[in-house]
Amino acid sequence: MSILSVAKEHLSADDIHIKLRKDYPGIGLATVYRTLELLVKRNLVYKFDFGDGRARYEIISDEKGKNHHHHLVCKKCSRVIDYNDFIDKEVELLQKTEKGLSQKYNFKITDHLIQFYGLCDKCK
Amino acid sequence: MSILSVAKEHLSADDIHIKLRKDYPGIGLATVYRTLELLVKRNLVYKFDFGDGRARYEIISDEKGKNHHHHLVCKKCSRVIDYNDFIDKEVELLQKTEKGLSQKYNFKITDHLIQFYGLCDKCK
DNA sequence: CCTTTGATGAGAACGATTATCATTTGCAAG
DNA sequence: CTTGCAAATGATAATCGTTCTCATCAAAGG
Ligand SMILES: [Mn+2]
Ligand SMILES: [Mn+2]
Ligand SMILES: [Zn+2]
Ligand SMILES: [Zn+2]
Repeated sequence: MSILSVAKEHLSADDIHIKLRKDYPGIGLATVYRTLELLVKRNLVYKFDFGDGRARYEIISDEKGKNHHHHLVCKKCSRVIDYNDFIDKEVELLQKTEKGLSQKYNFKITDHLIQFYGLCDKCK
Repeated sequence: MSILSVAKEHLSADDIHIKLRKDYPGIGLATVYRTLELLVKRNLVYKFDFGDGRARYEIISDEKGKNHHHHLVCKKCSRVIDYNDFIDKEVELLQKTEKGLSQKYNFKITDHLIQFYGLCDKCK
């Protein structure tokens, strides 16, 4: 099922529905939403909001974070670029920050969202 | 106009509409949306998505970033906590990261979004 | 006054997501 | 091989935040 999510990244529920129908012609959109909700709850899929009014889904392909990455979002053309180049330094700071915040606010941090906004090479 | 946005943070368009009607009884929801859109474009107001299906707005009270902060979002009760304790170190890394990303991807970064998700003290 | 132009409010339209409900499917007991 | 029952599914309606449309209003200037 979720195998088909591997195709391309940042797909909307409708994108996924259309792709799925090629292999499972009778599948309904409601089932797609229900399945995605489950996958998100089980931490198998990320659900993102890039500001265009529809949720985007991205598979989590490993359990150890190798696949983990952040996003550059173009404000003009809405293009989304994945990056994980600076994760090394980021991770270090993130861990410190998460630890500090957890203590100060007595908050159990399980996840984070980091996105940079601006203009991509084609738009600036 | 935007003076009234100072009231409390993380208000939805509807929240703002209700508050505004106390002083301007005839104001319409469309005008609220239109005004917010303008304020966001002019970088006077931030527009956030905390995952509850409605946009939240927050005034930017200064121009030099003193007011800038990030968010902790409780996945259970949807409470949002502002923090700026670790902003100093974050900003340092952010600048490095932004510089590196700008060069590598030829991407002009203008803004960023950082949110930590988890469970607040009351929910964990 | 009169005309023009931009702002406004009421309500319709829109679109993504969610809820409902009848039907189908899977599966195990009889 | 039936029967029964619970879970899954698909069609469709409902929901709800946001945007669009358009008639009306207000201000400005002549
Ligand atoms: Mn991605
Ligand atoms: Mn805030
Ligand atoms: Zn672009
Ligand atoms: Zn909470």
